[in-house]
Amino acid sequence: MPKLGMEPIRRAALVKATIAEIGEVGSLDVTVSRIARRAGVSSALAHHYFGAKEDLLVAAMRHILATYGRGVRAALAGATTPRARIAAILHASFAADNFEPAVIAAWLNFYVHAQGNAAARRLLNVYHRRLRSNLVHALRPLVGEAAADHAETLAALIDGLYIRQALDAGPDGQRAEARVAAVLDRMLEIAR
Amino acid sequence: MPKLGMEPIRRAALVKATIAEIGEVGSLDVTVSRIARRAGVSSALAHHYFGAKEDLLVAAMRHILATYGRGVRAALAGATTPRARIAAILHASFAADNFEPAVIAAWLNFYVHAQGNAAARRLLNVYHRRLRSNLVHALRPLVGEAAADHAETLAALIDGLYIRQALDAGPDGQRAEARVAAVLDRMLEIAR
DNA sequence: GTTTTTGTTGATTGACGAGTCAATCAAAGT
DNA sequence: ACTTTGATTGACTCGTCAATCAACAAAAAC
Repeated sequence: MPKLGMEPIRRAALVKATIAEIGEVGSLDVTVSRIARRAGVSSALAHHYFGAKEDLLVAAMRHILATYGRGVRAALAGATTPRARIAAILHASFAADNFEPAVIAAWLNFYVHAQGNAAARRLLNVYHRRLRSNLVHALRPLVGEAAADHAETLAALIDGLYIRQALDAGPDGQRAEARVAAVLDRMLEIAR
Repeated sequence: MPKLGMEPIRRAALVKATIAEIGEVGSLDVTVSRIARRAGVSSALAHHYFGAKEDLLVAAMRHILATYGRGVRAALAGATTPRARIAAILHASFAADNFEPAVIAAWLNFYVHAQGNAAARRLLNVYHRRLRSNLVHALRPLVGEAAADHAETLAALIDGLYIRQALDAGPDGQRAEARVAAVLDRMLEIAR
């Protein structure tokens, strides 16, 4: 039965199962066995491909980050004005992909996990830096010096809205997006 | 050796040790044994007073929430104008007490924990509702209808700044407070 | 046709941790 | 004196789970 070239398929399935499992359990206290079962393989195979459980967790995080990064890049590609660039970042941040309950749960847990895990922290730092850099870049032509400051505020607001969505009632990307946009508009009105 | 009336002392010590331990480990994957050792007692005693580990965790969360609530109430007591009320809430939210690394870590972890635990979720809901209610109440005379909307934005911003502090460089309450105040000022300028 | 490589698992190990229990010690009550 | 009650623990049970291993199946390579 064993066809060749299973590795990428299994890896993808395991990563996907990991995210789903984290979403269901609501924490990183998730067993390799259950992840493997969900992916339709034995727990031994998960270890075969990923080594330690930690590596599987990091791979899942990397996958989520990569998906988000792709989304941002894609949205940014079609934006010409600075204002549109910011809107694109917001839109990508609250896009359906990153907004599925399981993905939100995974994000949230990785945030926490990054506190005690070097690899996770590095990954998250990359995301943080990139988000800030993108925001600063788009804000500079609009508000000059204040760009760095405003960027940090917007980034915090994005994160905060994310978390509230994870806890309170069902996720609502549009509303979160609109909320950040409203704050942004006020920033720009003042700077004008 | 056994004096009477140890219960409240032990409970307090265990709760304190729990928070410290969570802060050190960076997650809720903390053993009862280590908490107990830190509090200078045996793990059996921790179980004797709190039953399950979960109850100990919830007690720690309740303690943090209560401390925060006291801070808000105290700050609110000396505020006369609506604007001062909001400032008081912000000041309490980013006060030194709630801003110690271990406490931040605990907050963060409880946020996640609330996803899968009913008791934790209830506690967090109380905090959320109270924060929102306080903000709405203070905002109403300033912005009328828009109070609910602005309150949610501010609440999210507070949470977001909190998290960033937990991950990025050392906590800086003043700066976080100023950042929210800046957004608030813009809200009020528009409404005026 | 044999060897190597890749895919896969059941069974097992070893560690660790939550929760229980029986027992001990000392103070307070009678 | 003696009995109840609160404080406290070491030792033990029981379950869980990550990680390993030996083994097998099938395709590819030689």
